[in-house]
Amino acid sequence: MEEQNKKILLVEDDPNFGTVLKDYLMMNDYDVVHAKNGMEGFEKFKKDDYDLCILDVMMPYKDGFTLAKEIREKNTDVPIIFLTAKAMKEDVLKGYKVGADDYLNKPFDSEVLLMKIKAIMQRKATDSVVDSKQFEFKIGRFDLNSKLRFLKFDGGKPIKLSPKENELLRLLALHENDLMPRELALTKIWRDDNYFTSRSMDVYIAKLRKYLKPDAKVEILNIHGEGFRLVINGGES
Amino acid sequence: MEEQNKKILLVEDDPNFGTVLKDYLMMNDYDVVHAKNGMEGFEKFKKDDYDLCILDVMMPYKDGFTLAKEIREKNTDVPIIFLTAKAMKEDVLKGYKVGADDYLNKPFDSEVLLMKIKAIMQRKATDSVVDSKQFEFKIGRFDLNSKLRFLKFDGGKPIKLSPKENELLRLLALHENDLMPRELALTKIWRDDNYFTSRSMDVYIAKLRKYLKPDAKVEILNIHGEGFRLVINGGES
DNA sequence: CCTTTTGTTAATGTAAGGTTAAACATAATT
DNA sequence: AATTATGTTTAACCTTACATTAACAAAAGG
Repeated sequence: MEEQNKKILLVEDDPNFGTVLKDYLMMNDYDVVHAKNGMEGFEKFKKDDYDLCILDVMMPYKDGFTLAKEIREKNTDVPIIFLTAKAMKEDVLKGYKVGADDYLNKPFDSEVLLMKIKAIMQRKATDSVVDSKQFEFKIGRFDLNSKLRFLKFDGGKPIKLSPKENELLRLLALHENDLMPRELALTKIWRDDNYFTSRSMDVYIAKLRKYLKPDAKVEILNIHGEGFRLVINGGES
Repeated sequence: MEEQNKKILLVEDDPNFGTVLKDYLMMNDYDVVHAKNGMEGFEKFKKDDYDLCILDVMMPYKDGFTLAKEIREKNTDVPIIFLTAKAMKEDVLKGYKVGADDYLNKPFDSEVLLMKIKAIMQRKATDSVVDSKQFEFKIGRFDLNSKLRFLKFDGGKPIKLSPKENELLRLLALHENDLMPRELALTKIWRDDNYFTSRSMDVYIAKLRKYLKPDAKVEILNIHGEGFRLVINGGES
């Protein structure tokens, strides 16, 4: 069974450095798509599925952070590595807030980059249900389409969901009838687990409950101190 | 929901730096155990469960890499961050080979470290769910689901259990028909064995008895001075 | 008996969750 | 550029859930 090479999106405006890096990665059995700026990077990202993004921070038209944010809106899971010439602390922090997996200062050693890539890919490999690519769910009399972000009741007109509403409901659906730990949603969706994100999540739970009200059999239950449970009553025989 | 603080094992031989770092981490709501060298670090590691290890590379008696290898033998999952004074490439590679999650050069910015810790914990949050212990029990005509914390009688509507109720009943169920020593519950659940926790436990025993009343065959018996016994009468012919 | 241990109920204090609205931020439209 | 719409966070306030403690009653066991 010939297993597929991992796909990397490399966004780097310096043509020399970019090409060298691309070749080096390809020599190491990665499929690399090279975009020359943030704009192009985002276009390419939308067109395909990638296992990893390597983004230069300083680029014309669209810098790495802005690009990362756009990428995150479409995909909460792809690992992102930032490349940067200068080691400014603010940048590093900004990067982690956007959900960076790692941060490298140029010039860096290519072997080190390879190691980091390997380590990140390995971590991804062990991730469970949560990163599943399932985007459609039946929730009682509702249909959730998580890719298009809408919820339909009895096949009626779709209700549009905001990104946060959508991801939260999707996480709940992935754990249907089971515990969806608070911490999981906070780290996966809000990327931080503190008092405020926690309160924010409660607000979203309230919104979802309102959406789901039309089907009395569908409930979001709280398990005090643990998390929430999406239950469909009379669901299984 | 500020649940249990994350536990960090910090192994750092420089007493000043180590203490400062420990205090800083504790201020940020981590429980930190500080070991002064590799030997001590491994002892402490064996004695407890940690969510993260931060290891200095250069230490007397046992360096960070050797320690990391030993730790990996016992636990393939704990994230490890290395601290090192000099930025030698070989070291970095060696670290990644041992399964490092990250690598920081001293001096580093403490905020950056915090961000890295958060990022790593987030990644780990995903696969923590996998724990495969026993969480479901049949107790006479009751069903206990210890993960979702509820108790069902004859498949009726579930009664919600509080965390303490739940854990206590689970412990009893694990020792069904056998002695469940007082001391065991107190150390496992209350993490302290004194007059007050003991009284508290009695209160919970009373609550459980009330829950279990519907099935006359199920009883929690006291063994004076020893502990309790969950018995199912006529259970095994 | 009479001291120690256990049983039970109620009162208290704290933490977590629910709900709503206002504030803030950002994108979309004019 | 100004205005509207949309999405998210923060704040405030209220309710519920939990755990501990106190108080008193009842058994157990020397």
